[in-house]
Amino acid sequence: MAGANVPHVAKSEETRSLIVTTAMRLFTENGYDRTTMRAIAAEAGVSVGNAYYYFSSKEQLIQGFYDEIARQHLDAARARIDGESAFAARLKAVLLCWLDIAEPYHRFGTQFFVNAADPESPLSPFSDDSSAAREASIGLMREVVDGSDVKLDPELRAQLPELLWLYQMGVVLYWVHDRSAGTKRSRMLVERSVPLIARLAALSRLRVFRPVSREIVDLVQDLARRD
Amino acid sequence: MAGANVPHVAKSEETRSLIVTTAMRLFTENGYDRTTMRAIAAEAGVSVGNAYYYFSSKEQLIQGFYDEIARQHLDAARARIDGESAFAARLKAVLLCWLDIAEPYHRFGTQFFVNAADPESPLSPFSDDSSAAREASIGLMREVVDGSDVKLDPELRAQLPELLWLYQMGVVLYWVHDRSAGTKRSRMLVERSVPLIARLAALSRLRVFRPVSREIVDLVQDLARRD
DNA sequence: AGTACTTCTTGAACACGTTCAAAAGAGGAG
DNA sequence: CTCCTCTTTTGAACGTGTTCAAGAAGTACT
Repeated sequence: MAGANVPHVAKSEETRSLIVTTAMRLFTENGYDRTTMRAIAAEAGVSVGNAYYYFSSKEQLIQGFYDEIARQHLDAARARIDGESAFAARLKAVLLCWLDIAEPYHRFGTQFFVNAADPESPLSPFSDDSSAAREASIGLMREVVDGSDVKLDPELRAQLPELLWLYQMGVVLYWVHDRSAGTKRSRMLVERSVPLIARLAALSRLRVFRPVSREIVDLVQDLARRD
Repeated sequence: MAGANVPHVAKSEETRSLIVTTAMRLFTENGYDRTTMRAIAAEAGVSVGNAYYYFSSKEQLIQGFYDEIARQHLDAARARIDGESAFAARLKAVLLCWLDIAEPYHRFGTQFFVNAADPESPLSPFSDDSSAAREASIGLMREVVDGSDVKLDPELRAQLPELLWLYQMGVVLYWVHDRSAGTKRSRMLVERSVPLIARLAALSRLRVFRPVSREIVDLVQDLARRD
């Protein structure tokens, strides 16, 4: 049995967490590229080989960032949409909330998100490794839809959360390229595109637009198939 | 004055072109990551330092690929849309044409296009360095619109080529992630999304949609501003 | 021809991400 | 304690993209 004063976390977990914490600190201080594995190891007081025992690559250390941002966003966004019933307002709140939380990381964050563009990378939002985080984000969008009083074509309603997640990825893509002060351009994108999205979504109920709406839903569904 | 038998191309240009040709050959043979600068230099019969005299980085050697694909696409696409007057058909032809031409490079091409996702990279389609190629592509889209008999809101017509280019970038993004045999999924995306785009564009003439259409055009215009 | 100046070329050296054989530690069985 | 096994840790070594001081080759002018 475990000794009296020994904490539950194994020594192994301590080392692992020490490394990832140190890495995240150095990343925010100096940027991803300018932070070397040797520096991380030295600062954490371990050998470089030891870092590789826990993390298969430098890139994998970034995952900590993603998880942290995603966690914060989920919590903060839920708090912000609580009590709001308008679809557009809910969607806007969720997206602006993401911009707020990601703001401190924008300077260096772009370097991370570049890796995410690689389809082979486990960090890609479309990869199997990211499926948990992806599902969580889509789930949040489902809350945005279901918690609102918006009237929708039922077929679109089922697919809309995934579509909104894709839309969010588009916003992130723009944000990565955004060089405006305080990323205010990304904010403008959200402020002005959300009403458009909401208006288009509402149109789905009109009989004239059913075919178009259905075709879009079907297309995205077919495109998303993994085989 | 120049010597009698001396060709017009300076020795310098010969070396430069020798290096880029060798690089492109090795890239297609073995892939980008597995081709080292040392191998390129050795195969071209120059020193590794010499390669860096002409190209500031390994990444910059990729530019040759882009230029080559863009050039081929421009020629082939113009030939394909000649005589066709339907907007949707013209747009579809241009995009499918790109997929055809890019097909041989898909296997390794993804590695290139990942670098393009970096906003800092001169290879980014949005960068100043790429503005010439970008303008050419947008110009092609302008031919697609102007050479067709589509009826459009004049304000949309002015902006449509740029919007279509963005749409094309989206197709490329999907293509990069496309793992289906013969990238037939990307073809499906084009086949089915082009009619939707055409239908939406045509709607811009209806009075009811003017506000929405105008708002979209204005938004994209504002988002594209560089400052 | 000689001299000054620019362009081109070289290869050793550097810093980095990553690997790996080997050592050290931890924990139990006899 | 001794032996064995599994986990953890080490740091030298490898291959890579990139740099740079030095020299070679070319050019222009006197």
